Amino acid sequence: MSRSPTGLRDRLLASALKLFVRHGFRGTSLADIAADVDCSKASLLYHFSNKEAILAELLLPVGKELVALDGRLATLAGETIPEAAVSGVADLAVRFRQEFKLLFDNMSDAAALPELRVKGVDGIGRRLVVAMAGGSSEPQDEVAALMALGGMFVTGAADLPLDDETLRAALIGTALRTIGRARG
Amino acid sequence: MSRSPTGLRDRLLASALKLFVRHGFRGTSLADIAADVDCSKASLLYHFSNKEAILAELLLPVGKELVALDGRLATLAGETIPEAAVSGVADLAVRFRQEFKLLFDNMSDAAALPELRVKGVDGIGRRLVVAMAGGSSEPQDEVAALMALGGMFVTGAADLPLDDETLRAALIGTALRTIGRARG
Amino acid sequence: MSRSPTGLRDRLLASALKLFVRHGFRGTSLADIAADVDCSKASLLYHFSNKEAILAELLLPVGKELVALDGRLATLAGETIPEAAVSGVADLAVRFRQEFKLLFDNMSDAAALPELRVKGVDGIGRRLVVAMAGGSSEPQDEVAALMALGGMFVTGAADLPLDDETLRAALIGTALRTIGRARG
Amino acid sequence: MSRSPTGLRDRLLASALKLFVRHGFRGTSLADIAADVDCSKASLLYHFSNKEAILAELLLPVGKELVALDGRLATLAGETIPEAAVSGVADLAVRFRQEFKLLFDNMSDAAALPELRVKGVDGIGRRLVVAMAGGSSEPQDEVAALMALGGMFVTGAADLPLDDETLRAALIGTALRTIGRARG
DNA sequence: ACCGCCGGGACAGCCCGTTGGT
DNA sequence: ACCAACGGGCTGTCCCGGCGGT
Repeated sequence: MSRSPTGLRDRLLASALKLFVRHGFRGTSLADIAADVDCSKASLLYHFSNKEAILAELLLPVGKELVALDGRLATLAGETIPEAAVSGVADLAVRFRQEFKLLFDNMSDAAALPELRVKGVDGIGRRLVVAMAGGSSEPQDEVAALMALGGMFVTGAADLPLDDETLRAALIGTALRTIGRARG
Repeated sequence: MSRSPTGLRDRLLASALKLFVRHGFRGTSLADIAADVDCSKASLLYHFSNKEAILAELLLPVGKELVALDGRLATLAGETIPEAAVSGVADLAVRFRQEFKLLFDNMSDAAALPELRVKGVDGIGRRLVVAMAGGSSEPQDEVAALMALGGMFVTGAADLPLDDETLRAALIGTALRTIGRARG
Repeated sequence: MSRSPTGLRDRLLASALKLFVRHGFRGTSLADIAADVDCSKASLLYHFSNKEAILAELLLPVGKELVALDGRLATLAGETIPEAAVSGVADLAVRFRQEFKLLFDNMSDAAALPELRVKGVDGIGRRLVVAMAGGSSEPQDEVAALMALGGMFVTGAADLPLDDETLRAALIGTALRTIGRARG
Repeated sequence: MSRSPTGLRDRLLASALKLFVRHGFRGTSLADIAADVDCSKASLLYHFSNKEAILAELLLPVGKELVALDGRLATLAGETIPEAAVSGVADLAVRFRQEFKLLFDNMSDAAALPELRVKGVDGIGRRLVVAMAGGSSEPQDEVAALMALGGMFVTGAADLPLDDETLRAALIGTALRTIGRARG
């Protein structure tokens, strides 16, 4: 993918993810990352023009998937939307556990990234809540939708010792119950 | 309570809460706070020996309540624990919306506060999850409990335009559904 | 004037002027200045928010005088303008020798200062040339005016070992000869 | 001359001259130059071992001519020296307009170049002033000579929209007037 | 002849906290 | 109770240059 001959770039990315998750974006300095992969700060900045660029590169994949999900939901019929939203988010929460934690712990910094703004990430959170609420604007329904979404976020980010399938199933089952659409 | 003749101390606290919530603990400098209340940085540090001391003072009330809740749950009979945990957390989430957001957005910084460590805050999150899961260690139940807890946290922190009673009721109703204990 | 209790601010200004003149604005680091007055870089930045702010403060007096001269020239009758322009510039070149050198050696940096842009410094050089050329747009006259102006600038900046009166007289006499308006 | 097969070397020189004149020597980075000619910084440093080496190569031609002029003046009879000096400098000012600007705006950096020190450039400025002053050490004469020299420098560097002949004539005529040796 | 990658060393600016004085 | 002034330390970024490969 983004392999450099020495692999330094990828190692930097991995280290940054680890440290950002552990100490937060603000709490991690470029020197920390450089020290962790044992290279100079200058080398780091050769591969990433900015500190923000690192965060952006780490978050871009999730951002893309979120946008894709948002787009898919817009094409669906009303009745099927909440279930689709739940399973879509659950899927991402499972596949991008670390990125979810990163995103969650550094919302404000992430929101300021121009690279992510470009994509249509802006109102996605709000739209996902609406989707899960089935279009209802009743307080109970909105709260339920927000709790389902937030719950999946938090649980995905919690880094539980569960395999993907188990977590995914539990996430979906619980979220559907939360929004009052439990199966069968 | 902590009233000073000029009320500066309280204004500093209010401003700090506002700015910490808006830009994060790390993202807010002492100078920012001092400028916001239009006093000198030195005056700020006259009232609070540390930057951390401000955060601690802001978080102390919630911490106390959390510990109290934790203690109460320990005295209850098995069957009634989940409901009690849910309503207890919901109550706090409603009363301390801003503090919840503050706590949530600055977990790592808050966790490092010695003032909070003193209290038995340590394993509270874990114990709350166990309480809501009704003691079960099945993946589905733990996930459900975590989602209920996380959902309430996030929703409380979301600063929804709902009055206390409505929010509290919606939180409790939804959380009980989430952990499969919906009434009637 | 801008005296601080310890006089540090003024000493910083003096040191900056000295070092800027000696090594240029770019060639002088904040650390250099701080070391020269034996204080910390942080203390320096307490008094001047920017490196540019130092340059601006150093250049502001000359800028003001230049603007004032420009304004005065605009009110004069055509015939007397060249002489007035010459003696006005000569006067400034004598009084602000160091500042002239500073300005001259760091034109591009000085031109970028927003603090100076505010004043109407923009087209002053051009207008002074026009004034000295007596309004003529003949190549010879414009070249002569530019040479007179540039010559006074350079000579003022050269830090010759001459007392103010001698220098001023020589400057004016020569410049008038340069633009073909020698007395008597 | 210094043609490389691809001509890269010459393009680098041209770009460096342009950028140095525009943003100054210090204000132009090797990366800027490399980007401007669309090649890598490493390639740049293949052709010029140093950043200083670029400046030196740019200034060498003028330096040589200045030395040559200096040498010629030393062989002349007293009376004819001032006129010869004036016309010599005017000639260079016209032919090397950009280089004069470069030299003028980056005096201190240029003065530090060992490549130029080798030639006898050292006291040239001083000797030219003496030459134009006709050997007199009267303040008025020295000031006049310095103004003539400085004026020609500045005017040459000003990049006026005049053809070589016109500029040269105007420069010489004015400078002679400045030093009180107007013809006829 | 040309370039990818990398490091050592600055540099400007910020931030927390102290000290002495009122 | 309040503040002007100051310092130590660190952060993000830049910049010059060199090494190894092609």
